[in-house]
Amino acid sequence: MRERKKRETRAALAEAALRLALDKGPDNVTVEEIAEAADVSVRTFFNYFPHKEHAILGRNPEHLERALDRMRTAPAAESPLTTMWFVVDDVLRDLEREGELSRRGELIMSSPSLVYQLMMSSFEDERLLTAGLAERMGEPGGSVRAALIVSASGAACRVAMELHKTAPERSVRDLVAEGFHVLADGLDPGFAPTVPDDTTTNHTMPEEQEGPS
Amino acid sequence: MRERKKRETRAALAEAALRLALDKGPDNVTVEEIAEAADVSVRTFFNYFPHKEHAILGRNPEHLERALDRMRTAPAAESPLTTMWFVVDDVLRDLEREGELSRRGELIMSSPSLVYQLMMSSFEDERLLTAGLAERMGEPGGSVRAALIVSASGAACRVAMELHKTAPERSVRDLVAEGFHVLADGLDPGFAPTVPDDTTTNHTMPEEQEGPS
DNA sequence: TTAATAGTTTGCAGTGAGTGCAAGTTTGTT
DNA sequence: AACAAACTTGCACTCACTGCAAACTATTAA
Repeated sequence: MRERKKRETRAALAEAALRLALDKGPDNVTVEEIAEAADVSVRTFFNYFPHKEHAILGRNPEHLERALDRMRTAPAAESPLTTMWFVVDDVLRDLEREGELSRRGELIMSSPSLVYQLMMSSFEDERLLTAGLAERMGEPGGSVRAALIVSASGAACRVAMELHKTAPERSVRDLVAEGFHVLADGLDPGFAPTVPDDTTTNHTMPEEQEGPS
Repeated sequence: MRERKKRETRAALAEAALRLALDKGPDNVTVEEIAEAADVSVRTFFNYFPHKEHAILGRNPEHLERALDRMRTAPAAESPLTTMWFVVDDVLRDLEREGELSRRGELIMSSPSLVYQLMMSSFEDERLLTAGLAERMGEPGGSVRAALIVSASGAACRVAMELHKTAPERSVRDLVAEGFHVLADGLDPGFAPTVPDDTTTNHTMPEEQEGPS
């Protein structure tokens, strides 16, 4: 079966990439090494992954399908963030089962370029999930709330991975759960921006000379 | 004066990078072209900017400093998300101002990837912001809430950029503000995960999306 | 003015990512 | 067995980026 072979090759590459990245640090691994470790040519590597980082992230395209499915088949009464929780929880359970969560998670969070890639590749997923969620919620496509629920859920995941690094006694899933509760209840009941549109605020610090940023 | 010459060269490179990026699209510019346009060698370009994008963005290293400063000098009574709002608002005002005044701002605002790069480099070290905020809040370093406030603020920004693309009549700053309010008040009052810790749940399928896949 | 010196620029050589192409190999089908 | 589709691979190429050492230039001391 071709499908099977492709999946095997993909897995072998992802596995090799992860192992080598853990060994030598994500920036000291070359595609050549990864390809060699997986017994394929460098060129073939790039048939599977557009970037080196994608291989280390080891994202499985099927998972998004299942996520969208879970969202579509969720009970009508389920609140939107609750739905997102189950979607995320499914991932976490899967990763925990494979025992790869902390290995890979820690690695990712330790490397800015990996975090960047993770976010980048999450964006497309987030867009689809947002669309699905907005539909479920009966809100217009441009709903800030729907988009925020998805996007902030991703943020909660990243935060959890980050904190898990320094507090390994708390499981990632536990930390994510806490994050979801905080998000659900409100980040800050005291939020009160007194828009300093013109004057009298000491926060109107001047600006820079070079371009933006 | 050497200082002056360095600043001139830097400006020339940034300017050339911007002009070429506007002309040919940010992805179709080579460092060689930029260097040539600024009358320096390619090698010299890399003495000034670590990456091509930095030149296009004309990134100012002071930005993070300013953000942290704003955070440190915030009134004690200011709630944490409010503080984040002012920090973010500061950046957005820059962009809006530059967007009006300079071609660079326009280019950045027109290109999601550049906007994202900009936000990322502005928040280069989210950990610093998180640490600063946690300290302000008198919470331990591993505070989920502090980390989430910073991280979710970033999410709100990205959501705003994204929505602004399809709904240009709403300003990015306006959309970000709405996002902050949603985050402050709570994403979902109905959040109620019926923790399926052991059995019988039909939602226990592995899955993917945000987490490291 | 001249000579030492410290800061800058540059060429060069090299690594490594990533792409397009065309030829070769495997796998599935008739 | 013959054929086509899918997959792999080598090759040649562009480009980003780095380290090194030579060359250049402004600054300072004598």
